[in-house]
Amino acid sequence: MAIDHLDGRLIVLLAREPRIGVLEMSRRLGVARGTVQARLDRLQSNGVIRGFGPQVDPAALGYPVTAFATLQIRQGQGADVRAHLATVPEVLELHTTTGSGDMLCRLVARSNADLQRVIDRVVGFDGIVRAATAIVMENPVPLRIIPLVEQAAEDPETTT
Amino acid sequence: MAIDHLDGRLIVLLAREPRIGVLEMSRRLGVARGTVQARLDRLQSNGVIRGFGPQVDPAALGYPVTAFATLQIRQGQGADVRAHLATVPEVLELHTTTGSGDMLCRLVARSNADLQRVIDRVVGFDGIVRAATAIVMENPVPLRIIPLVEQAAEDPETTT
DNA sequence: TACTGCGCTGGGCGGATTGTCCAGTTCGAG
DNA sequence: CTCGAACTGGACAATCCGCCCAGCGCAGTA
Repeated sequence: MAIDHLDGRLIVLLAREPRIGVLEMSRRLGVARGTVQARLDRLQSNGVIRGFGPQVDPAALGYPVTAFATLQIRQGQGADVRAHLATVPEVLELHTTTGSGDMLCRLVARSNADLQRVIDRVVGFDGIVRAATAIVMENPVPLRIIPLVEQAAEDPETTT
Repeated sequence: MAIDHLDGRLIVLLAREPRIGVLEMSRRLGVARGTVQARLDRLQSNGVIRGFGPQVDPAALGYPVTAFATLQIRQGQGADVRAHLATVPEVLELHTTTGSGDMLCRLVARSNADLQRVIDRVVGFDGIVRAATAIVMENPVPLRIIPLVEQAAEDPETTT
């Protein structure tokens, strides 16, 4: 699953101009179209590229408030809590973690006031002992992957 | 920026089968192709759909370890810290937050041992007073948006 | 050294889709 | 009632896609 330099350039190019098409990519990268197609297929079957789903902005949907909640779970209730949180649309992602909490989840809400409703719904479940919420004020580095791809493309480090 | 039911179905459809194409979408949704194109254009210029960039899996790139770090920043050093963290490829996102810490960032690493290197690089900067790291063990709810889109499409709540 | 597998090149093919028009119709707002 | 916005159904040329092929260079191996 190592990524070579061409793979890296390909992913970066795709990230910058998603609508670009295989043919144009082959022109920009200076390789044959078949090569680009083969690389793309490989990257996708590798799982390096999971897909090209639309990136939806919650803020534009009317949910401009983002928060992270650290949850403490009652012993043995983990599975139930997971199932519960999966039913809440405002829970955008959920992780189980080491450290001070047991779970960390990303929430969105229509407003700070609405966040209260969301949190009530999240913690309104037996298995959750305590929740600590941090509201996001600014997002200096939005979710990104390009720098990592570039680094992975440089290093010959065999991986996985 | 309100989303109606057709918009919602369109986004959900796109999310499930990104390679589907406008024409096939119009067939599935039972509307004219022009309508789908117009809706898509509107959603994109609205900012609801930010784009269709490739979704890259850090694990497949050789970075299977994810962690969240809560950082405490020395007063007035915020901007410097932001700039510093932006230069670290393993920092996938960064937020400034309310609550116990000042910033929250998502990190990836090649291994638990490698995570030490990443954290050292992250906190090896004057402005950072303290860092608390939580390693992700499981990810029961991967980053998702569909449930929220469906809810936004149902509710007539005017937004933004 | 010769062999073999692999990836890339450059080309070609038909089918399908895209972007872009258009006129006609419906529907809600003023 | 009239207007504008949105949707429909259709059309067009241009482009691209998925797929196929033969040939070539390079690596590792026998």
